[in-house]
Amino acid sequence: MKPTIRPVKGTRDFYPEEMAFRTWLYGQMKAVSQKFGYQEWEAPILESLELYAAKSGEELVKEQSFVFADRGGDTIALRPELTPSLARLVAQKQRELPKPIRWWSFGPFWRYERPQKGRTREFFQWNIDLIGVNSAYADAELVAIGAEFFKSIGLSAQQIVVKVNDRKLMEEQLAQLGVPPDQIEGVYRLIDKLDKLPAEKWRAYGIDDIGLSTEQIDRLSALLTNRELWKESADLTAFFNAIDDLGVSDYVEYDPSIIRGLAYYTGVVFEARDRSGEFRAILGGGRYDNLVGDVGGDPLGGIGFALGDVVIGLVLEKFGLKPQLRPAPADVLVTIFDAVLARTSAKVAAQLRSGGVKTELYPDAVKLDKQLKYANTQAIPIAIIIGPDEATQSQATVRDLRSGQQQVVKQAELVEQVGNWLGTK
RNA sequence: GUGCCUGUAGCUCAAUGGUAGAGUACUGGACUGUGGAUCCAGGCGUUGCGGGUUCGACCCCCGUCAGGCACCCCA
Repeated sequence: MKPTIRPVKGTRDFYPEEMAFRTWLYGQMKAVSQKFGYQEWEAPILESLELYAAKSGEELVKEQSFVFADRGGDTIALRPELTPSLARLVAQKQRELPKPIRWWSFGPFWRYERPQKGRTREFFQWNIDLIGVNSAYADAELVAIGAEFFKSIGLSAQQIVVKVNDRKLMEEQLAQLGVPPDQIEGVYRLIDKLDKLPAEKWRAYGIDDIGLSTEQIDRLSALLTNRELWKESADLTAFFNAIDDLGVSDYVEYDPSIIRGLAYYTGVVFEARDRSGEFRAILGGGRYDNLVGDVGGDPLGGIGFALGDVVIGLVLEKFGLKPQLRPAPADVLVTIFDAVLARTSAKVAAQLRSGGVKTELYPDAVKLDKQLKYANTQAIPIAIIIGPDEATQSQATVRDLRSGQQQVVKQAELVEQVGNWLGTK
């Protein structure tokens, strides 16, 4: 093995093929965001560590952030998530921003942890948020956007499900079980582990580590399998009606075991998974009603979710839905027959570009079969050949590499002819 | 931070302790004005690195580095 410098642990190199997928993903996210009227925005990748100290989970800040001191001695973090930045931007212009605020963003994030399947240290995330409104339609809209996104990239409701719960409902239910407020966070952790631990271990964890009584854990256990629990919540009832109205109810289910890890969620929480449960959560989100206030603004609530590029890539691959993308943007390769005719080919290439055709000029007068082979590996659909026969009559051979058909046309008509070939296939 | 697994050709992987191979990719040719298919030819390795055991190590042992997976945690 050559002594090459390795990429930083947990990062990925985006060769043109991978970059084409990322760009495609971005395009799908943009399309769905705009369909719902959301505006694109972006925050700095560097933020003060204290921005996260306010509200994100303890572990996230202390153990999982890339943190460094800049040359002036300030403590800077590579952003591990976007929502605190969002709260900061909103708080800064809170009075002048027209409500409701509908914003979306796509960019890189970093977490310092051990990479494994579906998890890297650098990842890209779509964030989309609706701020300034607390209503069933606001909550349902975000879930609907997620569902519309899945639909748009070919993932059906048989393959993907968005599971929804409400922390307010859970708080009430836990209070009825006699769980004191300071124990709720621990019980949330316990709930989060429900499908990760075997039943016996889960019980033991709840009793020994969280401090529940056997009666409490039995009742909690019953609670977490009660798929009708949402009917006891007026908010969730209105939410599911709104989901119905928005036409995405086939993607959405109630699940009392959905809690999500972040400390700042205050109401509806949701996550999307593949129905077989093979992968980690594809997206996760919820309502946060205190966040803007926590960074110094007036209390203003919002709801949003984040969807990363890694897991969705794995899911699309599994279902055979990852698009076959062509990294080469050119539609035409102009070959060079020999050194003498190189100038003719170069002029033809320039002419095609003036006509708006994405054109590559082969940069060397090598054997024709090599040039065509190159076009083939790049999946460039059309090759143009100008040999002595064509040149003497100001003509060019247009070869369609998809069908193998070819035709001799006048050079002056190339733009039009190529347009026809591209359009009819 | 904890545990398990894996490091062999550019890539994917073989090789009862007896001098290291295949597919694919690449290059050239069959086909000197035409790609994909087929056939032929060609090069390739300090077996991650360092020690040890052995007459002999890709193989066994120790260390080390790297990667993967799971736990932890999850935006």
